[in-house]
Amino acid sequence: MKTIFHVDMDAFFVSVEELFDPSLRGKPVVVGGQYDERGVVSAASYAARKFGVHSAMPLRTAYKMCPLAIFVDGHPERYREYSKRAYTVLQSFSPLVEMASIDEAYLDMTGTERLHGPPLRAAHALHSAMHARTGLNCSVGIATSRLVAKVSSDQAKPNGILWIIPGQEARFLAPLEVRKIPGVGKVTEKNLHELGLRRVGDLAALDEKYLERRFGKWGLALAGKSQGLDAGGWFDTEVGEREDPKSISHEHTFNVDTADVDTLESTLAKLSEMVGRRLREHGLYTRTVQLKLRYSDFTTITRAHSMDRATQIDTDLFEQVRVLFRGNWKAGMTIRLLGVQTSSFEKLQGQMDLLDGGHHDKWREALNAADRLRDKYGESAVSLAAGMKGRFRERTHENPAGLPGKEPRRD
DNA sequence: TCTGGGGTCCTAGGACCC
DNA sequence: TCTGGGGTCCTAGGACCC
Repeated sequence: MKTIFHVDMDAFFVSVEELFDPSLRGKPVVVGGQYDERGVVSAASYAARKFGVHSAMPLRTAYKMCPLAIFVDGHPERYREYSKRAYTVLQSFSPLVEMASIDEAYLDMTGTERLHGPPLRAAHALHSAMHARTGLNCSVGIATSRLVAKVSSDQAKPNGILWIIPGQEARFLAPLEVRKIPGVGKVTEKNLHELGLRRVGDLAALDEKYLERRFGKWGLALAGKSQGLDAGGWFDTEVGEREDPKSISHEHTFNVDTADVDTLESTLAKLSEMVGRRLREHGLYTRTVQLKLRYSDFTTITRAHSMDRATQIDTDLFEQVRVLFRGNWKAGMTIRLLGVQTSSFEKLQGQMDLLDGGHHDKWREALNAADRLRDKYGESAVSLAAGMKGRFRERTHENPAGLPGKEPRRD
């Protein structure tokens, strides 16, 4: 029998912003951007939630619902920093800690009784240590499975602790709406409602064969979840260190839709650079590059290409994604969003590199140097892709990577 | 309501191979 | 050449999560 903690930071982004600006405390605060910008709410303070504002809501809608709210731009570096601090606190309670996202974690607390006492006492100690060392509140769910621990931390919010005694899982879940089950979103909820299934208990009372016929593999997992089991998928794994990422991507939504080729291609260059940098940070090489393109009417396409050889070099990514872009953009149609995604990672680089005259090695050195400059002076310090200069050289003999640069400066 | 950005996992069809 | 079945890789799209 396991003891799993799910620790979820309360209104994380808002709470971090309050540490930097205590005058925000207790006020309706919306993090994610300005009231008249394109974008959605990343986090809303509890005061703002009273007006109906919630995360994922368009900023302009939030403004209509709560015009007096204070709109704050997000600060990802701050959140990463506080996420690390929280992680450090959690590590002092169990060696088996797994961050599930920037503001939530699972701990396997099985067998820690001698050290930390029974679950509720350990949770209280954790809660006060978290507040003392980060200034942030969290909620803790305790159960025998990840799934029930997660649902119970949600029920404990804000700033609470909830322990589901072993054996009581199904009883705890039964009265909750099906939407409370992680993995059940808008679409599944609607499908379940159409079958007259509104509460987890309705699901639990069904023959699992019925759900399997209806929803396939997912239906079977759903039957297990309704009983409080970590049935299938990611939930069904041991709590431990996170593995390497399976994809790395960046995307950008324009403030104003555009059909300007220079703007579009320099954006792709910039995105390729950002992705390349992350690949190098992780020591990963990618074989598959994907372009994402969203038109003004919100129709979205993705186009991917897999290469023979894995790479982590910006210009290789840009070259591939530009081919995809030129081959798939319906020229003249205004674009709302562009994205660059990489996947199919390899840890080590292919042998082929040794054979190509070392030009890749030189590039890697240059890129690492550029990364260090960015670390020191900020993201805008170096731009190999000549991002916003708006013009690109074609691939030639002298310029095999198709790099920009050596262009006369236009500014 | 006028819809971000970063991810994960699943499905389904076609290519290709044995 | 009138033809099965399985495995794996690739691509596109979609649901979902924070």
